[in-house]
Amino acid sequence: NCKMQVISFGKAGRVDRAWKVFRKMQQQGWDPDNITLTSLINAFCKARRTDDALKFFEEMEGKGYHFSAPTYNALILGLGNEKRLDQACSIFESMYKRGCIPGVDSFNSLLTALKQNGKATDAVKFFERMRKEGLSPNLYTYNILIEVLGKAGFEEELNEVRENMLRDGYNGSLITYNIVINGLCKTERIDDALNLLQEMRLKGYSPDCHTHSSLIWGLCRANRIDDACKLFYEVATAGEVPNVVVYSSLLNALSKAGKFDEAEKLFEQMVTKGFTLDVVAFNTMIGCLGKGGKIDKAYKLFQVMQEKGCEPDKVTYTSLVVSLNKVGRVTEAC
RNA sequence: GACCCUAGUCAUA
Repeated sequence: NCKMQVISFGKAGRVDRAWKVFRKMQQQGWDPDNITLTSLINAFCKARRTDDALKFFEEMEGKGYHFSAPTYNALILGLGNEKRLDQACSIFESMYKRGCIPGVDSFNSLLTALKQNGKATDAVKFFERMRKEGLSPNLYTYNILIEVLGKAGFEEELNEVRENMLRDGYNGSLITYNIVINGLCKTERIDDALNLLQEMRLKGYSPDCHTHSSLIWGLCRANRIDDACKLFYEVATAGEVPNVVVYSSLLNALSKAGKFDEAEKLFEQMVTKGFTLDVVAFNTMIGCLGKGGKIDKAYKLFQVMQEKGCEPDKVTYTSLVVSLNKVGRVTEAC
């Protein structure tokens, strides 16, 4: 029925469709429940349309609806994602006054917002505060903290958090490994990351696409392009199916290393295998072609992506303009 | 049936 449609359109990122269905349903005198409303609010937030979400939230609150934690969490995350940390904090603090006392999930949402804005110190403060409020951090909490502290290079705090985590009985998960591996890759410690890859295997975890794309990125950054290719083919032959992100990571690595022909071959392979290419995959290949001097081919791919229903974004245009300028075709760029 | 944790692309990256 209509409610299911709102939820599934929302989940699929088709916010406008969800919104239309919702309005129609409302006009027919339907009284939506919290779950439907939150699905919509969440869909707006995920589409980086948090202002629409807030407007809708306030409108519904004015009509007497009162919301529960998931609604606030969605808003906190949306605001954090749009770098509107102050507002994210305000919403969080307002929960107390609105009679919805933040639980672990809401603290986790706020910690995620802090993490996305690199606020490691504040994250630690809120972590302490949640304990003071009688809440027990869960694995999500620890994973978020590990990421933000790792990226900020807060080594002592990291160790403290790790101890807390173990004391609370959490040994980490595949996602924990992925977070740490990615952090090591991003901070130029690829060998430590590769050691962790071995360790996680020994512990019985199966590295997944997140693990592999992080490592390929790290190897590329360390100028170890051959190792990146090796890793890619190893996992492919080990029966693990690389997804479009893993392919794009290697594509990017090849492009950065100036291996343009191999990059084109890999891209062809992606097409042949029937992957649904997303905007990042197209952007990577367009950038690669431009870098390799094949401007016309890059432009052609720009047209192909649109034919395939993939909307170019800011990065697409910047790449094309930069490539055109490099060969002096400034007018075309305009 | 709604909410909380991880990966890839541009402007000498």
